[in-house]
Amino acid sequence: MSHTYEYPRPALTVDCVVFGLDEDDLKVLLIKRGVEPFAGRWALPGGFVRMDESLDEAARRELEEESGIRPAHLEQLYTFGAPGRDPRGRVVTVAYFALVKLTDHRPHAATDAREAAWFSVWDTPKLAFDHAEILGTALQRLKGKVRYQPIGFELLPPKFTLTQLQRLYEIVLERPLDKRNFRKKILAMDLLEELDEVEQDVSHRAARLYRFDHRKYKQLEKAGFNFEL
Amino acid sequence: MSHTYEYPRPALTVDCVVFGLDEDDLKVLLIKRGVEPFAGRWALPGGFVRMDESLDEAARRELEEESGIRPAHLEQLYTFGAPGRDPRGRVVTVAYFALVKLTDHRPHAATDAREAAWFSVWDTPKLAFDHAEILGTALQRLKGKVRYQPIGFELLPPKFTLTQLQRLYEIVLERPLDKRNFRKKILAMDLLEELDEVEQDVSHRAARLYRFDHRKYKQLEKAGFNFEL
DNA sequence: CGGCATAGTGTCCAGCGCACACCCGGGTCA
DNA sequence: TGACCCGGGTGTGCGCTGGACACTATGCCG
Repeated sequence: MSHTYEYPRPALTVDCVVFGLDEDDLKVLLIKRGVEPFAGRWALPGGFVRMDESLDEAARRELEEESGIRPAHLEQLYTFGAPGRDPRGRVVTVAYFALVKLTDHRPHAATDAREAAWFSVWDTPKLAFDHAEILGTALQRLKGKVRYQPIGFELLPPKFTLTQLQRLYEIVLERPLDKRNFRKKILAMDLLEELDEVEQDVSHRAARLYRFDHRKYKQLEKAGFNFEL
Repeated sequence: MSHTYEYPRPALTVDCVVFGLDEDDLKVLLIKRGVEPFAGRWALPGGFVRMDESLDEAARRELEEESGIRPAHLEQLYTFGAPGRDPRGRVVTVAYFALVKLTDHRPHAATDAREAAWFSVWDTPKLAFDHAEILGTALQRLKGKVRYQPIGFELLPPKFTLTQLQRLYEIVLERPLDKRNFRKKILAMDLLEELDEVEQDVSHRAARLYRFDHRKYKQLEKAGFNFEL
């Protein structure tokens, strides 16, 4: 059966859907393609998997090469392999899903020559390949996952106010939440560390800052605790 | 950049984790390998992706070739691509997750020469490659998914009793459920069609048979209804 | 006809989700 | 310096749901 290995092989790539949160908008990172096919179109960052690296490593490497970003949260999303999804030939792509603190990655130019920019996920330009479908899948995953796993914090700066946190959920879930209920619930989980600091430079009463306690979460998780909304 | 396509490529396979339900046990379909590596070991059914077929098609084709099974439910699970997971070289596999009615696929021999058999998921032989890890991932997915999507029915015959249904959930979730609460909840969803039939050939009071109403579920789903345990 | 094995059925209580409105504190500006 | 403007921060009540819990019904068998 080792002759099976002589079969022609699809090319294998990784593509990353990187989400960031900007005030009142969920953003996705896109790269402007310089070459055909789809030269000039925006696309998800990604590239070919090397023979000696794992898929996760490939995703991290490509992302860093194309944007300088090293995401705090990265997970595999789905693998897209329809014949014809790449006009050059058979290319299968393993899509990844990443969350970053936008404050750490201000709209700076890419490290290599390509152009990188953040777009509102609700209003992207026309994307190359099947990347619009991949983005859609990633959005669904984010919406589903944010409610039962505390990954939303990866989108906020380390210190944040409860209002920021609530807005995050409202943006991702696309529906308003009740302030008092939200605060009650999130504080009841006892996963936030209340800091002796308040936000600065606001022209109204300053809100208290909190920090997510990863350690405590891991403990509670082991004890069978379930994060929810 | 089209020279990128000259890069060496990993080989690409699909592997299927096929679950079936047998009285009081959750089973998984395994195939005995005839050739090296891992000759004589049990493994998940699977094989190489062809250049002209989608990943889903590849999974269905391999599964039918190796076991004759055409699963009612098939979905992509996860893609495993650690270098070294296959001793012959770089092989990336897209794992799939399938549910079948075991009654339709009694422990018959495979259609081609290989040996196929059902094993209890809690007690499998040592598996080839990283297939134990894949199976573990599939089990987790099944456990998670069965609670908020009505896929469990794919494991039962078309007509079933409420007790059978309850046992299914108890087996998958690995915990006992209360009979009255279970019946109350599942019937309240109004997704089961109560038939004018009862089970046959039992030496005690016969239980009423039900059928899952796929049509009604799709309607309710569109209307924003959420199945939940 | 008695016994046995499983089918089938209803209530109560506690905890949670959710709707809902007002005072507080700090900064700004006239 | 005081009035106002802006978001920050807080508690209650109700209805529904999840979960604990035990007995009668039915059909077969010996």
